[in-house]
Amino acid sequence: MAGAVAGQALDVAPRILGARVITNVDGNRVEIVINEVEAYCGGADPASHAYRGETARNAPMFGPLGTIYVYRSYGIHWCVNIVTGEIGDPQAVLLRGGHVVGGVDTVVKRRGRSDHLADGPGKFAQALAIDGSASGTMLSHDGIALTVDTENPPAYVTTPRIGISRATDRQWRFVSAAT
DNA sequence: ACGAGGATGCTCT
DNA sequence: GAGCATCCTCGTC
Repeated sequence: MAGAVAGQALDVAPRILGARVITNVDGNRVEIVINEVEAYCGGADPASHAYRGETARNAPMFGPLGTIYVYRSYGIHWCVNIVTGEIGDPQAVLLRGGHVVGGVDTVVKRRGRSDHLADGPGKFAQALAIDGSASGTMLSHDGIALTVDTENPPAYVTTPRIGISRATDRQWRFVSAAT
């Protein structure tokens, strides 16, 4: 699974579109098809958490391919990244949003509402019940699973990344073209 | 549909 | 002590 998405974040990000993320918490399975991601390109990217080098928070980004990096956003939300580079090269793809295709009832309960279930990074993490305890762990079959469909690469559009204040000119956000 | 404003906590300067 | 890789609510149009 993870081997199919090795490389620079910029190359990997569009290939994660259409992939499925599956978690199973307390017997409640949730499955989401990813339709929005952003690439963060380590030392070459002023907007990356890893731009200024390794710290306690961003250490997972320097880990191997398939490492999960979760950080707290604005004191409230959790945001999920997948590390895509080699050890020491902090390439990562932020999972920003998706469409819930399994465990809708569970997600509605977790989110406390029945619309906008996973159309944003904080909502996405909450829908899958991913929090800081997952940061530094690996993608795995019985934990947080990522399944990439290499047969059907989706059409997508690119835009500047959302919510950042540096490197705003780079079109490093990837959104699936169709729903 | 869209925009302003507040909540909230952790990291790094 | 500033600055966030955000979300929700409530106000307008």
